[in-house]
Amino acid sequence: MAPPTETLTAERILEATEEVLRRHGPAKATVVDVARALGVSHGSVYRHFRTKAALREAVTKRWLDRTAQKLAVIVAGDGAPEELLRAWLAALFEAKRHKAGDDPELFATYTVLTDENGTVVGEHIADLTGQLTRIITAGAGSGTFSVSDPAAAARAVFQATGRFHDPCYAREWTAPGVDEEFTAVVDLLIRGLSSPSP
Amino acid sequence: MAPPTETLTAERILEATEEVLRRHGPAKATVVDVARALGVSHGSVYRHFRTKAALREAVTKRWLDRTAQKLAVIVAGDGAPEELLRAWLAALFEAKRHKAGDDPELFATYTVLTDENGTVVGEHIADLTGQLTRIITAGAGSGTFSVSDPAAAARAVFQATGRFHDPCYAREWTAPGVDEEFTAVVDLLIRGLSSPSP
DNA sequence: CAGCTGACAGATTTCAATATCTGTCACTCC
DNA sequence: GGAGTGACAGATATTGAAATCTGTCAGCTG
Repeated sequence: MAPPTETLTAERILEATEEVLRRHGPAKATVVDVARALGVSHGSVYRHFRTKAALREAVTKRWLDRTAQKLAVIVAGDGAPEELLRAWLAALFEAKRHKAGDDPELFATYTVLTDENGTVVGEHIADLTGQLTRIITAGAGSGTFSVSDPAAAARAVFQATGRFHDPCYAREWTAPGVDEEFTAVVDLLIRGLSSPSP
Repeated sequence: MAPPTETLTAERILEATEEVLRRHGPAKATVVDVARALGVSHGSVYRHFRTKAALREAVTKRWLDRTAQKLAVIVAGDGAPEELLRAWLAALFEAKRHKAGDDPELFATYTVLTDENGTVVGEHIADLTGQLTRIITAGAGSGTFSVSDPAAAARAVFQATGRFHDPCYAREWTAPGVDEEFTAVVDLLIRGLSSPSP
């Protein structure tokens, strides 16, 4: 396995844990397995993570953060707010769909992990709606969107598009016609954001 | 139990099955239990339902149909399309939320049943989006809504409100602020439906 | 001394034997 | 004669004993 000569760092443990999860799945991945993969005793792992739950939580956070970082690039882009919003939602959908379709077992593994780590997921969602808020605020500033509360609008948009990013819908992402459905929902939402206030 | 003098009918079996499911939950409800509750041998149950799966499917269909029937009353109402749509979505949310909050175990039971009966659920969703389509078509006719494809718009509205009727979100229906979230999403969708086509 | 080890207690999981259930069918009994 | 029965084979679920895992900590080691 990995050279035990290197110092044991939290980072290395997280990498080994991802590998063990990939190999054994969420139900059978033990911290003994992680320790074995690193060539150390399991007591050493507990020196860096208080509990198995904390270790799994850290792995979950890493995974979610990677997605959030990719999307942040789009927010920083310099297109029209409407196109930015479209691109952001499409990228979120595409990222999730790709992960789910590419390696269904690994995706199922992370679905289990997110289910048991509500707090981390909550922070991740707050992060994503924060990104959306920035896009919508920009659109409100330029007059493209007419919304009084960009943060509330961002939450509404995020929730309304749940079908295209929430793991509980993963099995429907390969059905024929999802792309049309996605476009229909996004079009409807953007028309709603753009229409002059009642 | 029920008087065994009455003739054994599919209807009576379905009622007994609902009772057994309520008592034992989806995992431990057996057709032997159902037969016992009716005072007959389990062979008799198989005379009316080919398999246990078919029995559970029939129970699921009954349950979903009851909700659909309640909502159909709203579609037949004579308010403004916009208000009809609001009322319909609110009634759907309220019905689901009430069931989930009132008797969480029974709701969990039916969640399991719907998970294993994709076909029946698909038909139920087709039924509901059909109802939505009628409301939206009425709105398109009266000029309240400007949509070119009412059926597609209905599907989009149904999917965009999934957070407020899909069982996978049930645990979030008691969180503070859901009502505001519901209103925000519905308002956004109605603005989208109402805005003049781009 | 700082990081690591490995034995340990209690909790959890596995596994195989045992019990129960599903679905069938030749039969009974109005 | 047609609704209902109950014994049966194969599939599935339950159970409890044995194995493994989690989390701790006194002590080793470099």
